[in-house]
Amino acid sequence: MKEIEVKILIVESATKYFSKFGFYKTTMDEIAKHIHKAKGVLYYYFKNKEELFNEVLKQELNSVKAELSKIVNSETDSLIILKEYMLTRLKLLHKAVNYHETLKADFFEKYLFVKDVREDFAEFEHTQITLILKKGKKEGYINIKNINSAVNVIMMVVNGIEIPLFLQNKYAEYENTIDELATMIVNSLRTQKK
Amino acid sequence: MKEIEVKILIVESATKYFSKFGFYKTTMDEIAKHIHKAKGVLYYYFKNKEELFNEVLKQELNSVKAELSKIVNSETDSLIILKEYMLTRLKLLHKAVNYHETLKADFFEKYLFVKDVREDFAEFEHTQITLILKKGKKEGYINIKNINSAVNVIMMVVNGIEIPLFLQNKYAEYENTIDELATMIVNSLRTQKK
DNA sequence: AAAATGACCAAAAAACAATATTAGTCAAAT
DNA sequence: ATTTGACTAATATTGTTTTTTGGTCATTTT
Repeated sequence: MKEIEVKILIVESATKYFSKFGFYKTTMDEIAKHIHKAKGVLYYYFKNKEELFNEVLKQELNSVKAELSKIVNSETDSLIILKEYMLTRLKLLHKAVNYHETLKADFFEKYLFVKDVREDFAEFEHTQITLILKKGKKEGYINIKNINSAVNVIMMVVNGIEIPLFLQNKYAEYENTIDELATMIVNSLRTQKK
Repeated sequence: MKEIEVKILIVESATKYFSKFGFYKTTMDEIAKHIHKAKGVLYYYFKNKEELFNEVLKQELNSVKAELSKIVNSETDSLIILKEYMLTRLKLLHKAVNYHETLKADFFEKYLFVKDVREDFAEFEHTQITLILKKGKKEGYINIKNINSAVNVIMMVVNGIEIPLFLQNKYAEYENTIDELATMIVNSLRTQKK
């Protein structure tokens, strides 16, 4: 059995348990047992439990990033891309249960160790949304003075509603409203002259 | 000493302690001691601690309502009113510390008893924002098909950012972005034709 | 050498018991 | 009609013991 394969098995097992029970109710022992290994081997591949969780989280967010990148780089006009981006973002993050747990980091200090992965994701999104708006401006679909302000507003709004949506399970209830929100944001950026 | 006065004193004292220490870390005894009364008298005027807190909360929100009503009924065009409404709402609620505590009701079941007061406030806001948009539509400043959808979006957004803003103390950090958010929402409703 | 083990330890969590606070009651006093 | 304060039951806190679990490491296996 080659090293790389075991590492993958560990992350798979960890993903399974962290997704189901969360960080604190998952034990290193059960992650190891599930792949018929001794607990010690986890520490051969990962420094500690927190680092293993971060790896799981990173992979979860990487697949979200990949999907979002596809949208950003698609050949459509920017306003459609922006709307698609916002809706897909929320749809994908809705299913990213380990990401949900990291939202608690804003309340409880015991989750501080996910800071880096979260910041990385926020930075990624800032870049992507900036790209969309810049392209839209260049192509004439979007008419705004300050792109960065608009990006900040969009990020504040989509981040702001995450807690009600994901931690309070109001995603289904809000689904229609989210669509309308996306439409409104897009309309506010749209070039006015006909 | 007349009944009504003592009741007022109780609420004043309760406001002081609830605002400073929150619901659970305030004791009925200290509320009573502060006005040199026996604890029992609180139960002559209020059924229990929860009802007393709800009274404090109600008064806090009543003064917010009063300010917001002034804005809604002012003689300006509706888009300016809407922006003013959103900004003032957040500014006033930022200072409403007992309201902040009720936001925890979405996370912790032990706060369920504030449900009625919160729902009442939400209903009030729904009515007010509807009024603003209807007036704007009538006067021609606003051009939207479905007023109710727009109201829902606005409420979702302003409610959604409450937790980051008030419980995570990011009000100062977000202040500018909030202003830009209000501008964007207003712009998305503005009648397009010149 | 690289990978894996499992006994081991310290620290954290859970369980339990003992103690202290506090919400709420009520008969009596004002 | 209002207020008191002793009382109680329930809840919270504190201290103690037991169990669980994250992490280490000398040893073994591949």
